[in-house]
Amino acid sequence: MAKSVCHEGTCPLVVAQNIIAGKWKLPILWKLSQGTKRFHELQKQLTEISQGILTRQLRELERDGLVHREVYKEVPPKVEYSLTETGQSFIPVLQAISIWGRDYLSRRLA
Amino acid sequence: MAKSVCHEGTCPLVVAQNIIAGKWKLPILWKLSQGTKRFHELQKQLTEISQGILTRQLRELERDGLVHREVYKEVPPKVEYSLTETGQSFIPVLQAISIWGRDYLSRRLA
DNA sequence: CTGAATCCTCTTAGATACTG
DNA sequence: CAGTATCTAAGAGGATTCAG
Repeated sequence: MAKSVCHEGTCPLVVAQNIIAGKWKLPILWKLSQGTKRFHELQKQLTEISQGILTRQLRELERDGLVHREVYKEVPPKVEYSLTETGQSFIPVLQAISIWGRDYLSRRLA
Repeated sequence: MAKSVCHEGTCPLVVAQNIIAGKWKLPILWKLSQGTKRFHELQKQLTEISQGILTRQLRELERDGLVHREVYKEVPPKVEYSLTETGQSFIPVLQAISIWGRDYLSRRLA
């Protein structure tokens, strides 16, 4: 691992980055790590995200296997989003990033 | 931390993401975690990056305090890049991302 | 309620040519 | 060697409108 070359398409670093690249991917995963949520619930909590973008980023996370989308055939529609097992496995990384960000902020202010 | 709201400008998750958002940021930090490198050395190892982009992303990492730029006033010019203390503190996160990416790949292939 | 379809804007990457 | 300057193309975010 120490000598992995990052210009390959299979570089783990690049693979991971492509998945979390979207502006709202990390916050979405963070919210879902707190439990299953409906579409509108997510949108409320990510106050500044627009509907279209939320839809797209959720679809991408679903395609990448981190998020599960459960559709209830009702009227009005009800859709619930949750983390898959793969999505759950990302939580420690999420925490590592968050902790580093917090340290970074306090460092910058010092 | 558990109830942090990610729409704030001071959300650690968002702060961290803004820093590592560039396409080549992670690979650059990875290479520099292996030791001090000169500009051309980095460019060789990140085989597909163009000169202009490498310059810009290095400048951004420098501005964000992760990378140190040491200029030797010689002819021809010699410039060395290395991680600052803040940059070093990011290495564990880099490893966490890399390990997750590796697991993700093997999971997808299984 | 959830989300598809458009359209618009802004940022980024990438390529190329030039410079101290 | 290590940039700077400029241009182009692609993509992502965002706002709005329409639909099941």
